[in-house]
Amino acid sequence: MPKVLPGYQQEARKRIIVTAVETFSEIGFHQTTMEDIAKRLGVSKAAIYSYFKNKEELIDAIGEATLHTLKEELDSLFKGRLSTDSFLEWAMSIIEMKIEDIKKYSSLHFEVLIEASRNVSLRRMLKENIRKATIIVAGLLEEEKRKRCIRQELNTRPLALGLIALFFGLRQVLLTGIGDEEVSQAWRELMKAVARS
Amino acid sequence: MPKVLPGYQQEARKRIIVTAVETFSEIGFHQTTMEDIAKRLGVSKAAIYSYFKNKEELIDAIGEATLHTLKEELDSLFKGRLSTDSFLEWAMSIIEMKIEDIKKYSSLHFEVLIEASRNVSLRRMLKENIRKATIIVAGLLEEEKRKRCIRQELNTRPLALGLIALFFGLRQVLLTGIGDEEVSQAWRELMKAVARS
Amino acid sequence: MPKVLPGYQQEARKRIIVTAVETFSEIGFHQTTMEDIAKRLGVSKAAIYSYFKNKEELIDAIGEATLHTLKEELDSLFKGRLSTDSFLEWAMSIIEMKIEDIKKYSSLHFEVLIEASRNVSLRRMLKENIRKATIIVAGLLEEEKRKRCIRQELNTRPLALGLIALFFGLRQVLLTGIGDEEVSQAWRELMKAVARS
Amino acid sequence: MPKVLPGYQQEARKRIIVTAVETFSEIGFHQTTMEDIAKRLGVSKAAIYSYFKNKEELIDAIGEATLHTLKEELDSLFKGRLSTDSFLEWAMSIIEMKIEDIKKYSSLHFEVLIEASRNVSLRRMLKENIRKATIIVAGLLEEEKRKRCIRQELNTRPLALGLIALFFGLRQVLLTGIGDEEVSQAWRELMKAVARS
DNA sequence: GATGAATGAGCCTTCATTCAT
DNA sequence: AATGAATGAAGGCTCATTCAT
Repeated sequence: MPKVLPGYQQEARKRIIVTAVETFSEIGFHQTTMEDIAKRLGVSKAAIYSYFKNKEELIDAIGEATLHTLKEELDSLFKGRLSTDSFLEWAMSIIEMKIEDIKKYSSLHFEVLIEASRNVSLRRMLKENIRKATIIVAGLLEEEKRKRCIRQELNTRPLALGLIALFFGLRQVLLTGIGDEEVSQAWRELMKAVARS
Repeated sequence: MPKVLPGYQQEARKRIIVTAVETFSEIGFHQTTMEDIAKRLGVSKAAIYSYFKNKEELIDAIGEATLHTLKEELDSLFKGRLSTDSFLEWAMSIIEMKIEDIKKYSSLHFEVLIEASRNVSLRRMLKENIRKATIIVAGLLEEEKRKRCIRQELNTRPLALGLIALFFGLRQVLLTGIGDEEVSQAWRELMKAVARS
Repeated sequence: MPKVLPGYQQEARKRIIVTAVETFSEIGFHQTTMEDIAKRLGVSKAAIYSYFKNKEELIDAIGEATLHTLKEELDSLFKGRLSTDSFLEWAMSIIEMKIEDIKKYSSLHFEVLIEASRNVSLRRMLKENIRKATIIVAGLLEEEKRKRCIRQELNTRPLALGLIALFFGLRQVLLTGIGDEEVSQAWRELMKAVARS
Repeated sequence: MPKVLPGYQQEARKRIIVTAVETFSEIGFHQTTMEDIAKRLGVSKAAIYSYFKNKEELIDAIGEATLHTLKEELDSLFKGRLSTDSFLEWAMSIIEMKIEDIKKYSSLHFEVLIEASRNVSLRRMLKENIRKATIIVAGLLEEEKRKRCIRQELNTRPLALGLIALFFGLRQVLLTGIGDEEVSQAWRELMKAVARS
């Protein structure tokens, strides 16, 4: 007796997730009340329970959604280089583009990280995402290496992981309130190190 | 007997903090009950309240303690180089030494980070710690630069912040279960990049 | 079903207030547990919290309700005189009519009084009620004065306040267990004093 | 092995009672903590327990002490008349003398009243005090009556109770913040009524 | 499908009271 | 005789969750 198409279900889930992401991001996973989310959605608490069995399932879904976003973020790391850019210009365009997004959902990123530290499936997903992203980034770096834009002696696979880690770490630095400019320069300096002089 | 014997009071506070750190680390700040801590300490809940006004104050104290530890961790980055080591050997010895410590209370660090994202005084403290550490690390790098162990074109100050961020990021990567070896290599590769070929 | 049906909400609030009045009256404001009230109502503690933000708000509501009752009590002082009654007969009919009511929730009145002594808004309300009642009673007395039923040299306004105070005081006396008869006679004697010989 | 004379014990009890009266008066019986009292006394909580078995016993003692004071207050009603004063002058001197004291411990009076409503022995004591005071006041009024200062048709015994009730009631009026002047005048008007024109 | 209402379980916090020293 | 320290027993309040309608 499904009155609505599964499409609607999915649509509703998404709307809930979007709102939940906002709320969780502002207040934190465990300080956010189901009521908080419901109010912001303009529906009753019970309504949310039609789409998510319980708060944990909602958190998991948010975790997955966040990891999905993270994955895309990482994939896009170093993507879209124009042939005219130098390696460094390219690298800088990335950080400058991302910096606002990063700040926006920064705390959520760490909430998910903590959640992952206590939730195997989330942790596995996070690990897998990093792995896949590492491979993609490594591929891009390999290309740069071939084009002699980066130092020849560097192994692209661990380097890729290193850059991803750096990206994560800058997020942490941004969270403390250290300015965008400083953060950009930190990124630049390491990119300069990576780049072929 | 101890009228104004801050010794005992301090001792008790410390014991509470140690136990709380363990518990918070395993369960998380907001999932941990005062009772959880009390039980593990073998005292009543009320006892804790004679040393800390409320849960928040306890969390803050732990936040500060953790940040203190973080500060020391960062300060020790690159310290203690033997004259015989190459820059790279030195850098690797650091990461290998730290990696176990890092994994130990890793999730607590992130809990504190999130706490800091919503607690001005904690956030300010974190920021200050990073700043100070940046200066110290920059100084060490400056020395290396003078000794021509690292690339001449690199600015040590932003580079220092970059390495600190990298350190932070590797902590995040470690949390996912990615192996020590891979993490070490990621660090190495970026150090190689920094080092003068 | 009741979306914005204040009817139900109001009804529920009232039922809670009625039960709370009983309970507070027997046990006292600060000795009564939210659970005490909930049990007597046959609902959960949490249910009460959807109608009253916290215990204080419930107490305030009861304070206001009690003051409202008090106001009516005072207003009715000396009301409804039949033309055939003498002033004294009239005065006595009042006290005899009220005496049972007075005893019923007597201790609650004093609880509210104490609450008022530490709660500005409640105190102001109490004061206002007394003022208004004084004016009404003074008006009635003025009428009696014109009809030469009470002593001509008496100023009705302060006299009204005096009689109200007397009424209050007799409530206190009744609380001690001193008999109705004695209390009635005390009232009579002062009324005799007021009445024109 | 009594190190101190019983005199000391009594002395200490008294000091505790005095401080407790102050504290209870400001904060109320059930909101006042043993710690509140101890702090104000400058001793430890445990010290109070050497003199009073528990809080209830302390409250009872305060109740008794308050009733004792009340008794004296009532006894002094109409006492000390100089032969030159008129009855009314005399009555007014009383209220003016008492008004400050009344306001000071007004809320305590009502706390004791409520306590009495739930504590047989306190209630009995209160009742007895009022009875005795009634007799004394009645005696004084009888004297006035003989001197033709008050209306001949008044029965002094119930009149005495009425005046005591009035006194109680004015205390309640004062508690609401109604001014001293108004209260004095209310008292005067009823005294005028009692006095022989 | 959605909601208003209710609830059980649990958490933080307080406080009268005890007791070893 | 006094106290610092500790605690058991609440009590207020919150919140994820359920369910009749």
